[in-house]
This record gives sequence, C-alpha cells and structure tokens, in this order.
Amino acid sequence: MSLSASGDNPARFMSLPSWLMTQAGVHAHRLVTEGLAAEGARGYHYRLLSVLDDSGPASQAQLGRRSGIHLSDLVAAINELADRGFIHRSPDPADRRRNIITITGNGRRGLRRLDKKLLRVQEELLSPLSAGERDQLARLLTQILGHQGR
Amino acid sequence: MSLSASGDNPARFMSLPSWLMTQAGVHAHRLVTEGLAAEGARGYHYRLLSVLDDSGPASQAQLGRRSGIHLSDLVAAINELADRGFIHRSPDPADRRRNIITITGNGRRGLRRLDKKLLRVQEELLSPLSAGERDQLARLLTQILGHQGR
DNA sequence: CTAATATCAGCCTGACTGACATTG
DNA sequence: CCAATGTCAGTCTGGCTGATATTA
Repeated sequence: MSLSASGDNPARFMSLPSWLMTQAGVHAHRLVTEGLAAEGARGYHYRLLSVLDDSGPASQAQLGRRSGIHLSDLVAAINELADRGFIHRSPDPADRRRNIITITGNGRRGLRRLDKKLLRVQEELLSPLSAGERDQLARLLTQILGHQGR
Repeated sequence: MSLSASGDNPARFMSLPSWLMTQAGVHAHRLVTEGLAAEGARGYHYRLLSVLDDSGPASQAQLGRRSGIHLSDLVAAINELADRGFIHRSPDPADRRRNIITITGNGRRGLRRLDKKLLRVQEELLSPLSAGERDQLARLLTQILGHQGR
C-alpha cells in the first residue's frame, strides 16, 4: 500500500483499530503469500496439505470443512496439487459420489518444506515483538476471533 | 469462512500467528465493509472523504498518496462519490493536468454518518477486550506495522 | 527530453453465490 | 423426494501492473 512517506498528517481513518487490524492482516497475508510463492505454492495448497497430514485421507467435502475452503474453490486447488504429484485423487468404492484424497510421499516432503518456510515467515512477522508480547498478541487476537461466531 | 463447527481437531495452520492476524484482519474488514455498505458506501469512499475533510481540497494524485489508494482505482471511486454529490471535481486553472477535488456540504454530512457508524463497528469489534487490552492490541499492531516498511 | 497527471483495461488471491448432474 | 457430493461459471473488494494521452 505504501502510505505517503512524506510529511503529511496521517488521515483519521489510520488510527481506527479496525484499520490497524486490517493492515496487520494484509501484511501477514502478504508475507505468507510471498513465502509460499517462493516455494511454488499458495495458501490453499498449504492448508490442504496440512489438513491431510493432520487428519489423513478424506473426501473433498470433508477437506472443505476442515480447511475452511469452499467446495467450489477446492476443485482447482486439488487439481493443482494433483498436477504436482502432491496428492492422489481416487474414487471411493463405498460411495461413488466421493473422491478420496490422499497425500503422497512427495506431498509430505513438499509440506515439510512449506512448514519450514512458514516458520521463518512467523519469525520475520513477529520480529519487533518480545516473546511475552507475541503471546499477548496471540491471546488478544484469539479472544476477538472467539467472539466472532456470535 | 465458517470453520467446521463439528468436533474436528483443528488443523495446524490455524495456530500460526500469521493465520490469527490474517483472520482477525478479515473479520475487522468484514465488519467495516458491512457497516459501510449499510450506509451505501465502501472503504474507499470513507478513506477519501476523511482525507478531504482532514487535509482540504487536493488533486487526485495527492489524494492517492494521502489515502493509500492507487491512482488507477481512484478514478472509479471519485466518480462514485461525485455521482452521490459528496464531492466536486473541477479542473485546476494553474495546472491543466490536475483535477481539484473538493468535499461538498452533502459529503460532510455523509462523512459524519459514516464516522458514527464506524465508531459502533469499533465497539463491536473490540467488545471482548477491556480498555487496557484494547490499548495493548493497538500498541502491538502498530509495532508490527512500523517494522513493515523495512 | 523527462516527469507528473489522469484514465482505462486487465490480473490476482481468497471468499462467496448459484446452477447443475450424479449418487445415496 | 430429499440430501450430499463434486463441478463449473461467475461475482466482489482491495491491491496491483502496464499502457496511453495530455500537460508542465
């Protein structure tokens, strides 16, 4: 966004907490996106691979629920991961509507690379904060997000 | 996003600080967007009106720098505000490349409505936090954003 | 000749809506 | 008949890129 570096009095919208939160979110999102892009992946890929690694093979509908990715967006993301040989899509013999998605050895290796990359991204993102401040921030954000679901 | 309400073990990506920050940003952004939409406005409109109110008439290039809105996106936003009678676009006689954008009385009234609406949005967004926690959060986010510009 | 200004067309991720055919 | 599943086409905000014409 690059707000004017010049000596302009900052506009009033920039002091709103909602602005700070949105900007911090944009910043975090950008760091993550750039980090993943450097490894040839994007957010949806990491979310899907980590869900598969955490909870095992699943249908696309299950994956959507666990990763928070819309069914309509899953198709493309799954195709991309399958193209890279990171996952395997096979029909469920017990229910012919379903595809069973399985992570491959290749996918697990890729996931480990992404995990490491994201660890470094967290470090860069939080570098201005002490360990105590990092915990505090996570606590406050979790409180706000907990309130969100009404 | 509606992460599964069911009893699934949360995937590991959800514990990343970058995830918490992005989600909190998305949440804040959604509340603001919905609040402004209820008044027939969107984020760019509020940012432009508040900049005009804070710093007075300006060319589009100046507005872009002060509001952090891209020149290429400004044109449409300015058109929309002019259609509503909130601002006035007039050529600068001293520099014929420039348009001078001025906020109208109507625009000032609209801005006051949006200001009030956003105040209520902050209240809802921060409602799970005490006054001290709100200050703390603003401080931590400001620290992170200060680091961002390298 | 270079720089600033305004405009237009298009791209991107992530989130979402709606329609549809297949299967349980 | 109804519900779940997978697929496809399209929308939206905010943030971008790049091209172009005009004027300083």
